[in-house]
Amino acid sequence: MQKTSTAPAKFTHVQCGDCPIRHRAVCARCETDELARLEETKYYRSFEAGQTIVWSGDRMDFVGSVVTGIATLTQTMEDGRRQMVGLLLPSDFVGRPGRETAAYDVVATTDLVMCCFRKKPFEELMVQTPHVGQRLLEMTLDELDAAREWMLLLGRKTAREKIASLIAIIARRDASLKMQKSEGRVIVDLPLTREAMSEYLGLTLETVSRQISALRKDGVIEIEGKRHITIPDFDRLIEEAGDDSDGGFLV
Amino acid sequence: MQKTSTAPAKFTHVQCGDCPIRHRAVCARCETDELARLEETKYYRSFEAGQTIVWSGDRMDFVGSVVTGIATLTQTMEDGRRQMVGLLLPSDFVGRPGRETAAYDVVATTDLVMCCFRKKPFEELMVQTPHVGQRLLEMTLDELDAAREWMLLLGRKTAREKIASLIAIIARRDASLKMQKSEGRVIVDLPLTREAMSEYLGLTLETVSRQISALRKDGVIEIEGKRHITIPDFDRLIEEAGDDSDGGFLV
DNA sequence: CGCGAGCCTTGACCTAAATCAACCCGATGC
DNA sequence: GCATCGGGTTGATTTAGGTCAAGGCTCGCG
Repeated sequence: MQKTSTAPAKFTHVQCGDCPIRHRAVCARCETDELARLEETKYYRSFEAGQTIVWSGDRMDFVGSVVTGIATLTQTMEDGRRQMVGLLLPSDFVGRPGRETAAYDVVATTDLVMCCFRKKPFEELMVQTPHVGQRLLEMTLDELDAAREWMLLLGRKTAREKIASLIAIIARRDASLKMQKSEGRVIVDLPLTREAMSEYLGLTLETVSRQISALRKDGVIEIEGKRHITIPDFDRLIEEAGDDSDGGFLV
Repeated sequence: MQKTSTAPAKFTHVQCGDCPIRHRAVCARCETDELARLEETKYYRSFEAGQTIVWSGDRMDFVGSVVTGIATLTQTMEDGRRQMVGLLLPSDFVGRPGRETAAYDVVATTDLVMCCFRKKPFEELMVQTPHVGQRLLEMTLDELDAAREWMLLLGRKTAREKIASLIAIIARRDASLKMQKSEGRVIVDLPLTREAMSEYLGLTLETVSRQISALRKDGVIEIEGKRHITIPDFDRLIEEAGDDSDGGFLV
C-alpha cells in the first residue's frame, strides 16, 4: 500500500482524512500522493451559511472540495426563477479545470469549509500525473449519472415522489458517511431549508411543505422540529419515491 | 502538426474524418493517433430507426460514437413514464469506461451508424495514453454542463419555453455542423418525433404539438410538413426560450 | 418583555399542463 | 380501391401544483 515517496512524511496518506480532495480526487485507494506537489498552493476557506462563494460568470481561479458543510450550484433565469443543479456534500469536488469563469452560483447553505488549490498549478499537475485526471474523470462520470437521475426526477416525478426521492438521496449519502441506522429505522437531518429543497426539486416551497406534511400524515416519515426526520421503513420510502433503479444515489 | 508515428500510414489523421470517435475523443487537434492501436477492435454497426441498441441493465462491452443519425438515452420508470437523459448527435460518445452494464436504454431514433471499440482494449488504451482520458474528461464535463442546462429546462421552464429551447438547441447543433443559414433565417429539420420531443422535455406529446402550433401562430417559427422548420428571427426564438446564459448549447 | 426576522405551515383559489377523445393525413399493404 | 397504421392535430375536461394570503413558531435583540 504505502509507497515510498520523495514527499516529506506529512504528505502521506495519514492526511487523507483531513483533505477530501486528496482522498477522493487523487489517492482513491491511498496509493499515491501526487497532490503533495501542490501542498504550497493549498489553502482552506470558510464560509457562513447563506454566503455566496462565487457568482455565475465570475472569474474562478481555484478548484477544491468540500471539507465540512454543504454547498449548492444554482442557475438563475433573468426573472428570478432558480434551479439547483448541484448539491455538494463533504468530499465533493468543485470547479472545472479548463474553464475560466464559473457557470453557476456556488452558495454555502450551511457553514462551510472548503479545501482549495489554485487552478493553474492543479491543471499542470493533471497533465503530469494521469492518475489525477483519471480520478477526476471517474468523479465527473458519477456526477453525470447523478444529473441524469435528477433529470428523471425533474421531468417525470410527482411532487410527492420528488420529496420522497430527496429524503432518500440525503439519507443514503448521510448513511454512507455516518451510518445512522438503528434496527432498520433511518434518521436524517435535512441540511436544506424548504426553499433550497424547492430549488432542488423544481417545486415551490409551499408544495414542498405540503408534501412533507402529507408524507408525515401517511406515516412514511416522522418529524421532530423542522428538519429532523425519522424513516420508520426505508423500503416504503423508496417505493414512494417511485425509483426504478434503486441503489443509484444521485447528487 | 503531422507527427511522425510508428503506425502505418492508413492510421494518420487523414482518416479522422470518417471516424468521429478518433476525431473527437482522441486526436482533438489531429496531433496523435493513439487509437490506431485499437484499429483491429474497431467495427461499425448500423441500426434502423426505432431500434433499441442496448436495454438498460444489459451488458455493454463496447464504447463508441455516433457517425451518422441520432440516438437517445432514456430512463423508464416501472409504470412506463419515460424521460430522455441524453441526445446523441454525430460525433457524440456513448458508453462509460469502467461500467459493466448500461444504465439507460439507448435507442436509435433515426437510421444510425455507430463506430465502436471493444471496451476492454479501449480501457487499457486509456490507462496507457493520458491523452485519451483527458479528451474524454473534457467531453464528459461538456455533457455535464449540458445536463445541468437541461435540468433548468425541466425544472423551471414553461411548456412554450421548453419547445423554443429545444428548437434552439437543435438549430445550434445543426448549424455548427452544417451552417444552414440564409440571411439570418435559420432552417432546421427536427430529427425527433413529437413523442421523442415530449420525452426530452418532460411533457406530453399533445402539449408539444399544441405549443409548436402556438409558436407558429405567433410567427416565431414557420413550418412546412411536420418536421421542417424555418426560424425567421433567431433572437426572437432565444427570447422565447427564456435563456439566460445563451451561447451555451445543451445536448 | 415585546418585537421583528426567518422559516415554516395551511387555506382558498387559479391556471398550466395532463388526460381523454375524436379526428386528419400520408404511406403501406392487400 | 379500401383498410390499416403511425404520426400528428385539436377540442373538452380534469387536476396537480402554483399563487396569494394569513398566520405560527423560535430565536435574537433592544
